[in-house]
Amino acid sequence: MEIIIDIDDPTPLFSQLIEQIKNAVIAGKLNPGDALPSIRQLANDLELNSKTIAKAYRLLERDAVIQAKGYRGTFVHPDAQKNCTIDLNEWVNEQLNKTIASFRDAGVTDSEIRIAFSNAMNNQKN
Amino acid sequence: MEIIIDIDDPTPLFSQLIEQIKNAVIAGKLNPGDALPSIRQLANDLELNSKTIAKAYRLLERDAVIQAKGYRGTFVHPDAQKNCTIDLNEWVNEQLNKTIASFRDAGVTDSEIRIAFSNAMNNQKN
DNA sequence: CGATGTACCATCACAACACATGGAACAAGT
DNA sequence: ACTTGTTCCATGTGTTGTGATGGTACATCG
Repeated sequence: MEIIIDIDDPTPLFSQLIEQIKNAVIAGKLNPGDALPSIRQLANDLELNSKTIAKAYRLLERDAVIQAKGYRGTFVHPDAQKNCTIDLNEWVNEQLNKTIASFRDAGVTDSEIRIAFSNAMNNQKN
Repeated sequence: MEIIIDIDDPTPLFSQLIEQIKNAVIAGKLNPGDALPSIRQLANDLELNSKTIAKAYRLLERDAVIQAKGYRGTFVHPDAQKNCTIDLNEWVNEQLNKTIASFRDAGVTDSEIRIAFSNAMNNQKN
């Protein structure tokens, strides 16, 4: 399990991390139950800030690819392989594309769409 | 028909214009067929840039509140009063609220929603 | 020629946000 | 004591989009 982070890649670092871990799971290099390096450990190895690693781990756990078990460390989720192929963002993209297309058909300006979106995001806080 | 623009008001100038014209229509101070000041004329009176006025007029015409008749000038739309009460943005807000709420329920991060939204807006260009 | 709305070129300040960084602290279990 | 993940404080940089400005030009009609 080697992870390579390319600083020159415009892809956000935490995204690169997520990608590589998912790929390792799909390729069978990481199997359910396998222990992952601790956040601080990995941050040290990759010379990244621990917050960046933590962000990647948080998202991976949300997608049920890994499991954080507190003081015991972080492990590959039992259903990791299956959940790796589920792309939550892809679904979000589809939904948004449909919604935005309907707005444009109605003649709504991009500016107006953006403002309404911003309002929706802020008003739903909570 | 007097229009007052408040520079200190955080509300965008073109929005203030739209609001006041719509209100004038609703209040019956502007009736269908009435002529509106020309873009350059109004820009001069309010000491605003003509583009700012043009933007307001463009949106008002899209909502069928006014009608631009080229060299003849701009007039209040026959169905202005009815179309003033139709708030396109309200419908947009409802749609977005529902969509965003479903994303949040699925555990999607605000950041991810914003990025997906940004992508959807840019990728659908044409 | 003058006026209309409209289209294109451009610039600037301002705000919101993403990404990444750093430090400090916490509860939980070994 | 030590390490685990997590959460709070914070800063800085870069990008993106808005609002508003200015200039120039066009076709159309009087």
